[in-house]
Amino acid sequence: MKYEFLKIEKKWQEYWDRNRTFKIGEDPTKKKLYILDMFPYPSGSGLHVGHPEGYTATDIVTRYKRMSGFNVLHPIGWDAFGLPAERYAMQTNIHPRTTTAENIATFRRQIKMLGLSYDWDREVDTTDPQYYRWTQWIFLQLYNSWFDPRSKKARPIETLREEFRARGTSALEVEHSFTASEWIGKTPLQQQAALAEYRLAYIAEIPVNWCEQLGTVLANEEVDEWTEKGYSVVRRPMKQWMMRITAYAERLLEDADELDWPISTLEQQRNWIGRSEGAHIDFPIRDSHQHIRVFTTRPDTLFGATYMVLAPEHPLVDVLTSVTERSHVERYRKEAARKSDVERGAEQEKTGIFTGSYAINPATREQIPIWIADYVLMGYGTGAIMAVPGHDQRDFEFAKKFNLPIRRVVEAGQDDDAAYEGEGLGVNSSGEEVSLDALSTPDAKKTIIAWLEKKSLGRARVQFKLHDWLFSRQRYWGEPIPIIHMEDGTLRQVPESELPLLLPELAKFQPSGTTESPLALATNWVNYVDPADGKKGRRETNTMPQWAGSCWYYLRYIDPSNERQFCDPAKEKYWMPVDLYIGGAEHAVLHLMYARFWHKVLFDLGHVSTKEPFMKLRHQGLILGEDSRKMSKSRGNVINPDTVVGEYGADSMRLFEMFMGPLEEMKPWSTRSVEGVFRFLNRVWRLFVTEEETIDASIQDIPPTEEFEKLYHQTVKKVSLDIEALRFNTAISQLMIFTNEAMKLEVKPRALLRNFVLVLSPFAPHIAEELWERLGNKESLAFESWPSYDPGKVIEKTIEVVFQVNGKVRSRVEVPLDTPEEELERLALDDVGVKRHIDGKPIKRKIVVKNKLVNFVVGS
RNA sequence: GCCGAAGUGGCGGAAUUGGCAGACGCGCUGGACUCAAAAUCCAGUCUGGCUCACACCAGGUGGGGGUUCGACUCCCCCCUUCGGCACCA
Repeated sequence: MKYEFLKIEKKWQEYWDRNRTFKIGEDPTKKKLYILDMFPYPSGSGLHVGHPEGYTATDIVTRYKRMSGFNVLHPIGWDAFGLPAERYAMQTNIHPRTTTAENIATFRRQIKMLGLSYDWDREVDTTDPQYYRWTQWIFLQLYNSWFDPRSKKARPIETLREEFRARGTSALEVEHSFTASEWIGKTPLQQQAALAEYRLAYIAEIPVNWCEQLGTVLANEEVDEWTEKGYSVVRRPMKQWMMRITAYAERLLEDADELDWPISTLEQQRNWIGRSEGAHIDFPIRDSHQHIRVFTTRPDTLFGATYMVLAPEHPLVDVLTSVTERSHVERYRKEAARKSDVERGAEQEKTGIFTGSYAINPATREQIPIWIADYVLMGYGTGAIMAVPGHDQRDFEFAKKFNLPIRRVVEAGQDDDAAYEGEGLGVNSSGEEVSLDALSTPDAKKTIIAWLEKKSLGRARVQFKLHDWLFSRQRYWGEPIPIIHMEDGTLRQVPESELPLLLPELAKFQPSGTTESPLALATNWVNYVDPADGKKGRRETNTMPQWAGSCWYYLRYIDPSNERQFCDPAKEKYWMPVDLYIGGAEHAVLHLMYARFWHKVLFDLGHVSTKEPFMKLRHQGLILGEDSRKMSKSRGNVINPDTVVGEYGADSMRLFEMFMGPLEEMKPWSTRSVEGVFRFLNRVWRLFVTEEETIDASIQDIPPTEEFEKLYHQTVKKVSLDIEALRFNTAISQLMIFTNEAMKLEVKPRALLRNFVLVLSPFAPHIAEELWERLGNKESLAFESWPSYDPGKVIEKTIEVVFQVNGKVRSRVEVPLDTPEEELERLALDDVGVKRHIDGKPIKRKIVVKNKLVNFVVGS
């Protein structure tokens, strides 16, 4: 009988479904493992070959660990909100819900076709109101929390309100301080504005990335993706919901050290957070009581600050611009505003313009001119810098172009054409009150900061590149934000008991025509009247970004149908954290940082028990087309999983994707190689099953030969260790070696071949189940125990030792394991090949390594 | 420009507390089976030299240098590819 993969695979997929084979629950007697895939966005084009790579990897580990006695949580779901369904709706007026359901059905069919052992009773869908009800609930948790810098934790906003009532801002270091009585004197709107400065979710009017074609704003993290696709993004000030992720910058950075994640991913997160240590320094403005605050990482170069530069958007520019310069400055600001950040960055030449005003360098007491230039960004630090052209290349270029003075204040080699940005001893840095001369850079930093702090002119400061997360989108197909804007300007939240706040039905899907989302068109939904007091309001029309649903889905899997809580605490405690998480590297700073942030907030508020969600993370490498180029429709090199499974079967597909090479590496598809693993499975089939559909008569209850038994134990060992280390390619290679040897045997020991089926099963579960059944077993092998290996039987009895002369292999001999060194040496000296190369020359040195080699170093 | 990862046969890749380079698979070559083909099985396959052949010799893991009895593995410099960041003060 031929290996009829289609029949076999269908049979076992139905069996697993019917028997709910992979359904699991909490079991305190077993050790738990949580093995997670990044859930897919169910696009209209269906699964591509990249999906099964990660999914198969986790499935192999899951099946292996399950058989090794672990209680393994391995779920799947759908990240189903997103723009494509909404755009399709605008063209066809077909509700995104319908499109999404169809796409999910396709994905589900395709994933089931691969024989992945998910617990399908835990499937989640971010667009399901019973799911997004809790996304909205978590949003309200964030809205109703603030970050207490003293404990570095999120706390309920009520605690802040109490603190303000009791002692104002006296115990907090804040910009807008007030006393308790001032707080009490504030109007509700003023109080609301004050609290907004602390909430973890808040509304702010800031310059955002607006994309006209998409009709929505984008997060900083998303801009690149869309501009690459040819969309244009402009900065414009808009009122938007923000998430105060910056409050967690330090913890996101620190806790990353404990994660078993790819170095490059951790590095990307570190870069994105962008921590730098330095100081704030206030420069008094001449003829004014105001000052300009700058951030610098090199306060030690303060004596070299010969001018200042403000970002064109800096709020002080208006005040500083002198009458004579006003027209120039205005023109420059307009030009800068027109350019995008990318355009600004692309410019070779520095541009800028003098404001007509001067500041005082607090160290030298000199007057220094204040300029504006677009190489200073409003979005980082204070939007103003002290320019030290002697020790900053950008300032140097600017100073050269505009003939501004350059003063060297750090000792360096002679190079007049560039700034010296390294460290060194201070020079030209003596003032009346403080001197940095002859101090090393770190000492100079300490000294100057101490002086600045004493004089109240500045203080040490840690600055982050990370910005708060722009959280609202002008879209229909997303989670509604459960907030109501009342007519009097106050914000109300939709009570928890009224969640989920459902998306309204629309007669026609179309853009709102304004900067609002299409939700604005649902008049009945938008307009709100409080049933109790009759006050009127308007619902928030923005929706949440796609990242919202994926920020916490791993928690919902734990308790997917709980109607009272997002997740039962006892279950959460049992399953969390995620032990292994596999998904694409493209989420390194988006999903993976947002999810960590939300998780930390939930942790602070006592809703989850771990400070990090994902302990071990790996990325699957990109699968390229057969031509080693990225798969794309336009190149015509796209491989469709349906076709592959149809021609060779799911087991071959799984095996091939794992055999191609290391999981994390980028690698090209090869249909020839799929045939290779397909041949292997055919060989496995023929190893067990005859043409007449019986179990091969050569499989008998006999003891194995010593040689074959050793190979068996080696195989079990290698496959076990390789799965643990996610080295699936070498595990499969060992399975092939075992099969090739077994084929050669005239009689085959049944016990060992039986266990081989178990060892094969995580990789090729369908054929394994079929063989298992044909070997006379009644139950699925999914919960059979994983074969153990005997370390004593893995070891070779004899071993090949090489004899070298001057480091070159001249002979090899087979000797018993652990042959003593003296014996090896004697054998080597007797060896013909060795003798020939020693050729009577004196032996200067002997190196003998047991079980490895003998090396003679001889004179010439 | 800066940060990170990686360069091994015709191809995908194996082998690192420094100790036989090329496991396994693909492809290719030859053979068996067959009327023939497919499928399957067996043998060979890093390069060069020498040889009827076996054997033997030399070279070989992006390039150059170094450490070492011995380097794909460790150190320094350079080149290439991929990923990320990119006026972040």
